[in-house]
Amino acid sequence: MAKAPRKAETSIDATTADLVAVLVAVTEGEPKIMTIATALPSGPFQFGHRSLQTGLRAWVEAQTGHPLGYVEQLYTFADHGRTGDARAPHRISISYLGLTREDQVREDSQAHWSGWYEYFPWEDHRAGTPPLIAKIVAPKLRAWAKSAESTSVQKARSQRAAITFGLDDRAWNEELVLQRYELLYEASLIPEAVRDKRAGEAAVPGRAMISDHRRILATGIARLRAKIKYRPVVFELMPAEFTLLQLQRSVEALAGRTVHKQNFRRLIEQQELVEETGAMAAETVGRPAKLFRFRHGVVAERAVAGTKLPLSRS
Amino acid sequence: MAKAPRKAETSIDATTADLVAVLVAVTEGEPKIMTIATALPSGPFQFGHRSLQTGLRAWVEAQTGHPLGYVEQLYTFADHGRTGDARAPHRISISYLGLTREDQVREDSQAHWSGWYEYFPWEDHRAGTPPLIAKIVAPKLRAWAKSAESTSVQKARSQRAAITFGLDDRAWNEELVLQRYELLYEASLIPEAVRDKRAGEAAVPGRAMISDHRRILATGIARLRAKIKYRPVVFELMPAEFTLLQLQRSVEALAGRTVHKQNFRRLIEQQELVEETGAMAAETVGRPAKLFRFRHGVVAERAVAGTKLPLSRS
DNA sequence: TCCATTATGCTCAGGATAAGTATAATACGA
DNA sequence: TCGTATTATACTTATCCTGAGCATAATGGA
Repeated sequence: MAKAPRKAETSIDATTADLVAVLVAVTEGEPKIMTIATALPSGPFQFGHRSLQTGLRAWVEAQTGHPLGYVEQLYTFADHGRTGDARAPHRISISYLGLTREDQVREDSQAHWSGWYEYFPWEDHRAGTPPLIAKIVAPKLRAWAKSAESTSVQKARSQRAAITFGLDDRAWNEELVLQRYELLYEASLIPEAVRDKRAGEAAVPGRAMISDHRRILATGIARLRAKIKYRPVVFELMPAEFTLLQLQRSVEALAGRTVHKQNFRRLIEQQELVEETGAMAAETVGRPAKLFRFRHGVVAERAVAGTKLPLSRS
Repeated sequence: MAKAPRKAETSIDATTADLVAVLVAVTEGEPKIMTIATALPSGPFQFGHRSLQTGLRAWVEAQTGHPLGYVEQLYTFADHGRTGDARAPHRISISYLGLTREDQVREDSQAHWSGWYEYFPWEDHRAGTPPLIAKIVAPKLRAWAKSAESTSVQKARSQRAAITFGLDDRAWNEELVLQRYELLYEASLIPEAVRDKRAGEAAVPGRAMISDHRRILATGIARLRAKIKYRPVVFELMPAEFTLLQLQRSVEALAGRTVHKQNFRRLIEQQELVEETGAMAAETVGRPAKLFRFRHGVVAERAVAGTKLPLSRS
């Protein structure tokens, strides 16, 4: 490695690295995340940990009693501006996305599953655009845009608001979860922004979290919403056997919007990701559905080929 | 944050975090990366740095004299197994992808641009599949697959080799850069694997790098190859004015494969990402081409909508 | 003048996609 | 027992996207 001028006089450049998990499950058509009070499962990366992932697994299992299955890295954040002191050692958060099922949870821990739309009420468009966007978010963002001094900044702000929240007849893009959160933060419309010593009134509903955990959660949701469209990751969240409608409901729960039923089936079937078990679903209203299971053998191929998701236009 | 059992007795869980940059440019149809001897530009994250990105920018500018433009985070690695001692403090590498142009480089630094295919000769398929895949890579991987004890592992290995390298009449997937590197590492066919105390002979050509920098480079190439298909990032690598063929050659250089010319133009034009400057290219063979410039105004919209790339089947 | 070379316009077939129509199978209440 | 609500599943249709190829235009040089 090449030498370079040192930026600080300090000789030890030690930082503390936290491992943070966004642990997701879908139960009865509702997406859930694992929380401990107002925090995500997390803990420091320690000497004893052989790797980042094993460290994360150790912490999550200790705190929630839940063994981690599928895991992928999300993003690494440094806390900027939280502590005003530039001399204080840095704290880094390395975040991960984990996918499981809600069962097999140890009940004696402080860990709980909670619906992720409690933290992001504006993200659930399954029953149409939620009213709070037109009633609260849009007007507040318009006011924020107007409050800029120069006309060009005003324009840029309102364009940004319109794009991220699908205002002015623009299409809603469900993947922009993080952009929407950051916009609300910058506009000081959520508790985290007020807490971090910005002016404002936290006008937009939705549960806040400790430090930057809600930002990390937004990152995880955005990643998952993007990924279900080209990788068969939904199956990590499904039980061993399921009907096609249950699969569809899970996808819709994650994407926060509805899907064309017939086309969804066609897509799933032509991908050859599932096979019939031969059994039928019991205890249903209406005509009983065939049960399917995931074809694990195809994953190796499909992990490469890609999977898509047909979102409705309306 | 919830309490949890400590995994180690040590009370200080300090780690050292390195910032590593994969800095990319494309000059005359060749993709280049910034190197300092056999390393990527890098340096420790220090107290004085306000954020990870500013720290990275400081290091890269100090080491290369090159100001960083577009930057995005890639991945965070921890060195596992390099030092066998589990007690030694961890070293974390937070890697970034940066895009620029080769000009405006300070020439007195030790930093140099080098072609990225020198590090990954098997990744350049612009003139068809490179011969070294059939001559060296494929046979060595087959031998590695056969060397497994159980039949099931043998099958899994050869299937993995076939998928990642497009063997047995499978299609080449240019995005699997990291998977290919990791496969060669596991099969002990490259110098890094031999160095890290595995058996083997490093039979596959290609320049190695310090520590895990070549793995980081593979991560960066893979990310860039995926991203040019749905975000207009190519323009960060182009001069202010360019012909459509120059743009195409840059895309091909990055993707490592050719593109259908007419369809490429159709796609670019219908996306409305560029506009004519009115001038024509000078000093050409054949019919002179129109010069185009990137429409910066569209980025805000397009950053959302997505861009695609028409790869040829052949 | 002919040819090599690059630019650019246009067509066409096949496949994917969104959306709608129609029919089948079940439970339940009047 | 007969509708009716509800869900499952099979087809149809129109449109758009994509890969691929053909044709023509403009330039310089032999």
